Amino acid sequence: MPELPEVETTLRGILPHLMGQTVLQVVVRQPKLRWPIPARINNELKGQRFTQLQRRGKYLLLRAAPSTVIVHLGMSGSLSVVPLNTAPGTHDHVDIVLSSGVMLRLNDPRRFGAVLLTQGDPLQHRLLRNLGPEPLGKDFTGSGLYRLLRKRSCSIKQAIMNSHVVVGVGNIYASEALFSAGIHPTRAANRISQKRCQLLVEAIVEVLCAAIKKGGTTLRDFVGGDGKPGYFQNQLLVYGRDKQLCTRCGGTVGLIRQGGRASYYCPGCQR
DNA sequence: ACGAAGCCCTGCAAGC
DNA sequence: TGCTTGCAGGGCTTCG
Repeated sequence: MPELPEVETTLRGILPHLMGQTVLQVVVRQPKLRWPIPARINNELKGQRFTQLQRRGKYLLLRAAPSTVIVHLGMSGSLSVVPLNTAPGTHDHVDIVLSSGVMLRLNDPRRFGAVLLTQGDPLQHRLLRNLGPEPLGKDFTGSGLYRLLRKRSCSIKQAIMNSHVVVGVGNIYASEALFSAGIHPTRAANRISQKRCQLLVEAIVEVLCAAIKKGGTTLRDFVGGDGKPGYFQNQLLVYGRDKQLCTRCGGTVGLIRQGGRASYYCPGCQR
């Protein structure tokens, strides 16, 4: 399940292989992802050179002016850089063939991911322009989060997983950050003090940074752009640990469902 | 403007 | 053992 740390890991893995390289060809074997891959992608990218790669939330933006490729990994997608003659396997939906003799390959079993094209400023794309602040940027502050949460009556867990509140926090890191901040996942977002919002911001930043350092979390089959799995799953304190002992208080980690998603928490440590 | 539900898809697990 | 059925999950979209 790629969340922000996994997308960042992917970006860092593929960046040195893509920068400055020219696209020879784009091969699409399965265009039916979250949205159809634009049929014009080969014509539009052929001969263009990758000049800038960045991440916005969980979106990867691969700039090859005048176009930018927008990639979202959904919940099962991964990108890898492979030699030209590598035979495609199951769910290898797209290859972007580069002049350097390698290709960028998208694998996505569940096809919840997306490959889109946009012109001009990619941050103004319909899917990107209304996103909330980057959690690792200077705009993500306790006071800012507090202000946003004033008008939200949903649970804090669902609030921080909402990309209009803050981007990149998915199910795993939401549980981990709330545990770290001592906040119960069902607490109403508008019933959290500014002080605790500050704690939560710090917890989110901390858990995301720690996960990036470990190369992300590999639960099923995530691999970064360099083909290596992440190791943060070994440091998860509550996620996936229901019925096990809380590492902090010795109580029992609980599991509940919120909006169809599993939430792990410690009833003793989180209020 | 917000919240809840629906939908896309496959792999895996449980049940028969 | 093998088939069927159910369900999770990110997040956009639709509906209320």
